[in-house]
Amino acid sequence: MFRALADETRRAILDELAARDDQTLFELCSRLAMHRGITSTRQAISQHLAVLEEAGLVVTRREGRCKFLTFDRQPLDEIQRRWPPPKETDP
Amino acid sequence: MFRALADETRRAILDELAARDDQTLFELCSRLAMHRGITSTRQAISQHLAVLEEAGLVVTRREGRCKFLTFDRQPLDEIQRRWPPPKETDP
DNA sequence: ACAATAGGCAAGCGTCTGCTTGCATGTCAA
DNA sequence: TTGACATGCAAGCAGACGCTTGCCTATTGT
Repeated sequence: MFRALADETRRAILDELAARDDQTLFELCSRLAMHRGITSTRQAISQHLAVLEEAGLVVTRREGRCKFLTFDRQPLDEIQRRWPPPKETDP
Repeated sequence: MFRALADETRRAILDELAARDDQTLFELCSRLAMHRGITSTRQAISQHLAVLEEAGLVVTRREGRCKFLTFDRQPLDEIQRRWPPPKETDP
């Protein structure tokens, strides 16, 4: 999951899905091109989505020939759980 | 910074510094070996620390020939700021 | 001064990653 | 059915990454 966040394009994908959930791959590709000038191929985006999905950050819903993508923030909680703010030991 | 978190050894370094701040490089190396079985060279750890320091996750304090390391959690806040929990739009 | 200690610099190497290209699969509309 | 559309699979390649090795600098103790 940390590895999934390590790539700027993947973070941009999450940004885009955070702004508008339930996009298809084509929608996402064109929005990435419009808003962020990401000119990668559809396959490249698809591979990024596979990484994000494996990390649990993106959830997919199949509907006919379309695949709808949703951003799931839950895996991010691990970060706060792993390195919580330091305990104040001065009362 | 996201890239800095992408490596398991670097995350282990943060864990170790979270448990005990103000370690030197040698201290850190032996603790990593003890607690986590990380057998990498001192140079390898040093390179990891350079990445973590550039990401702002580790702050160093020079004192004589020793370099003391401290974990700074502040950069992690960007994650919550970038992808905050979705607004509840149903009152 | 001299040796030991704590750390730094840089080159080299195997592996992983992100991307492209080309083709295959499955679905909808006429 | 046939063609257009949305997506999947896989090989290949250039560059990045993590690690080791070898040598260098600076500080401390005797």
